[in-house]
This record gives sequence, C-alpha cells and structure tokens, in this order.
Amino acid sequence: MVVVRAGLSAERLTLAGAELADEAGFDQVTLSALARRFDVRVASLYSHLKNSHELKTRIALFALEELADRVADAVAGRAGKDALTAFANAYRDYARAHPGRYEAARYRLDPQTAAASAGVRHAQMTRAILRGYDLAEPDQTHAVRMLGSVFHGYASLEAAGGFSHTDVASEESWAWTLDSLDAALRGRSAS
Amino acid sequence: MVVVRAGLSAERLTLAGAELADEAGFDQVTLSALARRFDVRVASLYSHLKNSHELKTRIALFALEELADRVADAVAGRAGKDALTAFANAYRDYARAHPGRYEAARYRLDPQTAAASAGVRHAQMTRAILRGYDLAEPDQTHAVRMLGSVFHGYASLEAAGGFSHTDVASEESWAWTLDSLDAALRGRSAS
DNA sequence: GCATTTACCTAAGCCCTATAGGCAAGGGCT
DNA sequence: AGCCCTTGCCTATAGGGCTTAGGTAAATGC
Repeated sequence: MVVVRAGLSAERLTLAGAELADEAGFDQVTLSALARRFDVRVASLYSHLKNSHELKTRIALFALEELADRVADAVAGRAGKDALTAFANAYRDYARAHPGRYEAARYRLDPQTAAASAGVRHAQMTRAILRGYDLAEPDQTHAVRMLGSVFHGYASLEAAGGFSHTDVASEESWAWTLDSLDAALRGRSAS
Repeated sequence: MVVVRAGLSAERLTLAGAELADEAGFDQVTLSALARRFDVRVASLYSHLKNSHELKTRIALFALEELADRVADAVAGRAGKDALTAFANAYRDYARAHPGRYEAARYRLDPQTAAASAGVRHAQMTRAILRGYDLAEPDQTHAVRMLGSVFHGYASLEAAGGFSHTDVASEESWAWTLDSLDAALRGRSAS
C-alpha cells in the first residue's frame, strides 16, 4: 500500500483557504472543505492548525499583507491626488479581484494580533498619502478615518451588489467620489 | 400533564432573533439558540420558518425597516446640511445601539426581496437630502453612492473597533467627516 | 360534540468542529 | 546500514447546528 503524504503546512492551508474564499466566499472556508480539497481527513489539519479560528486568522493576516503590498506598490513615487487615486484603486481592485480575501481582511482580530498585522501599514500608508494635503493633527486622523470609511464602504457596498441596480456605471461614481475627496481634502489644507 | 403552547410566530421569532443579534452578534443567531430561548425543540420552529435563511432574511428586513423609520423621522422637516447631519447621525446611532441588527441589515438578500424591502426607502431618502445641494444626474447617483459608502464604512469600521486605537475621539472625526462631505457636495452644486 | 387544523414533539440523518489515541514513513544518529 | 523517534496522517468518537418525516394532542370550526 503506497501511502503518500499530502505535504500539508499552515502556509499551504492558508493559501488554499484564501483561494477557496475567493471562489466560494469566506464563510465557506471550513476545515472540512479544506480537508476535501487536499483529500485528507479533517483531523489531520489539526497537526498544522490549532483550530478553525486560527485558519481564519491566518487568512486574514495573509490578505492584509497582500493588500498592503499592492497598495504600497501603487503609491510608490506618487503624491497628492495621484497618490490618493493610486491608493484607492489598488484597494478597490483588490476587493474586486479577491472578494473572499477582502472579506477575510475584515475578520475580527484580537488586539495583539491586529497590532502585529499589516493593518498598521495600512494606517501608515493612508497617513503618507495625506502628506500632499498638509493637514495638522487632529485633522490628519480625521482624514484617515474618512478615507478608510469611503474606501471600505464603497468596496463593501459594491461587492454586495448595491450599485448594480442603477444604470450609472460604478466606475464613474468611483472617479467622482475620488474627485470629491480630493477637493474636500484640499479645502482642509492648512495653507 | 399540562402542556402549554409557547405561542411562537414568525414575527416573535424575528424580534427575538434581532435581540439575540444585538446581544451576541448576528452570526450567533441560530435556530438552536432561538429554540433554547423559547424553551422549545428546534424542529418546532419549522412550523413558522422555512429554514434558517428565512429567519435571517426576516431579521434583515426588520432591521432595514426600523432603520429607515428612524432616518425618516430624523430628516423630517430638515434640509441642506441639517438634513445630511440628521440622516448620518440617525444611521450611525442605529448601528451603535443595535450592532447585531445593523449587521443583519447587510445580510445578502436576493434581488426580488431587496427590491421589495425598505432598502429602496433608504435610497429615496438619500436622494431627498441631496435636494438641498442641487445636483443633476448622474451626479446625484454618484453622491448617493458616496454618502452610502461613507455612512456604512464609518459605522462598520467603528463597530469593528478600528477607531479605538488613537486617542482622537471618534465623535470629532465623525463631525469633521460630515463637514467635509457637506463642503464637497456644495462644491458640486450646479448653481 | 365531532372533525380538522396546527403547534409542538421524537427520531433520524447530514455537515462542521474538536479531541484522543494509533500507526507507519522519514529524518537523524551511530 | 540499521535503529529510534518524531510527526504526518489516520480511525474513532462526541457534540452542536440544520433539516425532514412522521406522530400526538391542543385549539379551532361547524
């Protein structure tokens, strides 16, 4: 009887979980589904993961990291509205290309895990694109929160199909929204 | 043996489900939990609900209705920035007072159900507060989407605890955000 | 007062999570 | 090479949630 080991690891399971999330939704990411995908018994996964919560947490951290990388790449060498647009588009594009991972990135992490995650890079990068608008504290924090709300809210509502009922293209609303944000931030500028 | 009927109905189950959602989170709303709450066997609930999906849908519709009522009440007799603020505050206040119901309101509905839900009132009311800003189409649609994104995004991130790491009060960021939106919309005004 | 409806029940099956304990393949050591 | 022992994957088991089938007794209608 030739028994080949499946070669599992927390990393491979995390990646497969991320793919499964994009295909079927983050709520469909279960240890059972993953075990089926690797043609392995469910109990075997517990050698690599403490429980299903750890799997979800790992996928969330992976997604946050991946998204932060893309945003960093997009923003590099840009400033002002150019940076704002690049950031926003990278964010929205990721949410559309990887809906399951994006959903995973919103998975509730405990404070310690969150503090050690790429979530802090997101906040830093948001602050970075605001440099072009010359905002003093606490305005800068307010702006970070407003931008985060718009980006997340838009991606979230768009993913939920909320913008498909009207025949106005979501693309145009997005550009219009970014223009408005830019104008609003310029209006807040200290200078 | 005195057997008293529990007096269940889809409505009572929906309300109890909404309360349970606020107490423990929408994902904790299960038929099992509800059956325990009414001291009844799980199978008994199937006389009143087709399945667990129907329960969640009913809670979602209930929350949408309730939220629409509050918003309608808040914006009545107001216009311009006054209306915008009243709308936004009613929205955010509901999300904070009833986190589980708010989460339920984002439950994915099939197109027909969504079309018959209070979700359309939300869109109408959003358009109504924009009357004070004199926007022509398609700007009006763009603005509806932007406002929806900000309101939902802010409530969502705030509920997830995203604004509790900095010592700047969320209250102030909210006011700042509304001011910025008002300014942006005034800047878009056709006149 | 009887028939029908219906509110709630037991029983059973399926899926997902989780733990305990077993076996054999592979890597490290002599 | 041969041995040990780590460990990757297994079976078995248990508990909880969802759902359906089919039964019984309370409530309702005539």
